[in-house]
Amino acid sequence: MGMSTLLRFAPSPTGELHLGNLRTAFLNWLISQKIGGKLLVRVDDTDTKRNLPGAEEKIFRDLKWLGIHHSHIEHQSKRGDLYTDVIKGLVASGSVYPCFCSTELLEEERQAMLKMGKPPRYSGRCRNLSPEDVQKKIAAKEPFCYRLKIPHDRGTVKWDDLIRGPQSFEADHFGDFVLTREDGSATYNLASIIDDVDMNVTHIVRGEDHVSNTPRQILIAEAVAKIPGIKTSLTRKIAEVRFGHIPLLLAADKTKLSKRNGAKTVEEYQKEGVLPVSLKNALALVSWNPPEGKEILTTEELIQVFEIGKMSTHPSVFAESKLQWINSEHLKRVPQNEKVQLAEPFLKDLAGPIKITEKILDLVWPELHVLSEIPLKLKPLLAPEAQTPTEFDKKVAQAWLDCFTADFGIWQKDVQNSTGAKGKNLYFPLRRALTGQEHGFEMRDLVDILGESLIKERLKNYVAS
RNA sequence: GUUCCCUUCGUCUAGUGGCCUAGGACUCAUGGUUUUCAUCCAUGCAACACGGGUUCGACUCCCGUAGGGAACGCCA
Repeated sequence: MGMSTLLRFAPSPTGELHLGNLRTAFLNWLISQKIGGKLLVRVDDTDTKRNLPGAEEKIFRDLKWLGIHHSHIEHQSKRGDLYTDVIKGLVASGSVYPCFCSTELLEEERQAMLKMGKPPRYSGRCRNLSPEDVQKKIAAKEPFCYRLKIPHDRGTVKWDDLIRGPQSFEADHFGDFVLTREDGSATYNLASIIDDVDMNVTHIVRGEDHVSNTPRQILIAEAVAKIPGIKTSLTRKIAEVRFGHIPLLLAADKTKLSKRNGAKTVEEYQKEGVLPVSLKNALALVSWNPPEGKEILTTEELIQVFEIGKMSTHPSVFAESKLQWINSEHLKRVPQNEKVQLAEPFLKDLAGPIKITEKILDLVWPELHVLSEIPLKLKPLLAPEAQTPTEFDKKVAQAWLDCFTADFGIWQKDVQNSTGAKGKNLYFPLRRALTGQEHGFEMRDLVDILGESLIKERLKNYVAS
């Protein structure tokens, strides 16, 4: 019986989740849902110096808000023993060798090769050290790391990428790369692939910056699988693992999305009033487009129609304006009975003589792009800005006061008759009197919302100003 | 520098040799609806990076050029 499908998202707790990482997480989740698999979140926290306190909690909070659920969590920091075992095995089976080259020497070598127009890869200097020399250096307590001994006859490393199709790299294009740090701990490539294999991950979907890590990791996995007596989970065939590399997400200036070029955090989107469903929808629409041009999709629909194989392979720009539109469309589809609850967090700072009812929300709802626009649109209703009306404006306001009635058909005609104002000349002064703005709510609705006493009060203030 | 990858309207994309005088969506502009604004509706602007091949025919295949990206870390 085949293994069950497992995808993974492997964030480092070094900062907040940005859109790029988020998309990787979401796509992994989406695919796991689509093919009936599970999603593992593996926290890559081996570099303790770079770990940020609280970052992990924040990541999980963001994932939860978006509805990206995981089946379990692992921490690389708790798996050091396994890595150590594997390293011992690799040493014993002769797949790695100690390298005593200093950072300075390595850097010198790199520069020299660069100057010669060659790729700056490790020369393999320590690969051919005699056992005696190695013993001597170790006895002298010279610091060293372990490098993978890439088989010279390995040839081409290949895999069929979920997104980019067949990929191939010549094994000897890589220098023997480092697997352990001076302190003996595992580097990223080693820890990452050991975990993926050991945890039975079946689909490794990650950013395209990992493309050239993939052949390295395949090489590592092959060496690990050959260790005599290694635990069986690590002998799993790397060829059965599927890799997929997601194209980069760019900011409007076509550079990699980062704080510098205005990348927003998940929390910022939440505060702005972007719905999770919209963010997911927008994220899916980058590098991929839905069949039949139907772009507004619920998460359920996304699961149905999304195909990772149909993603484009070039980096693409994430457009805020499209997200805004997508969100406005999802907002329009929000069921009536959920509106109040959704709006609630955005009504906090809104104090005034009127209670914000569902009916008032309905008035502004169709024109919203994000929920944070609600207070902006409602503010004039609660606390209109002071006005400097012209004499004519005052005359119009006074006319309504004189013959006050809330009946639109009647007052509108009366005011018009006594002042001669109609159209904009009639409505603009009055709307300014009631809301401080020329545009916005229809007078009919305003009268309804504000009520007689508030209208009279504002008209009087207006005339007196 | 080397290796690998990428290149269709401003943006996201459709397009797998004739259906393409290149389609859709967002943005923008104009008009209509609305007492205003917004919504909504309609219309419009706008692209195959460049140069060579191959072919009866190329956005689509091949080669080159240019531009962009990633990798080449005892970071992940």
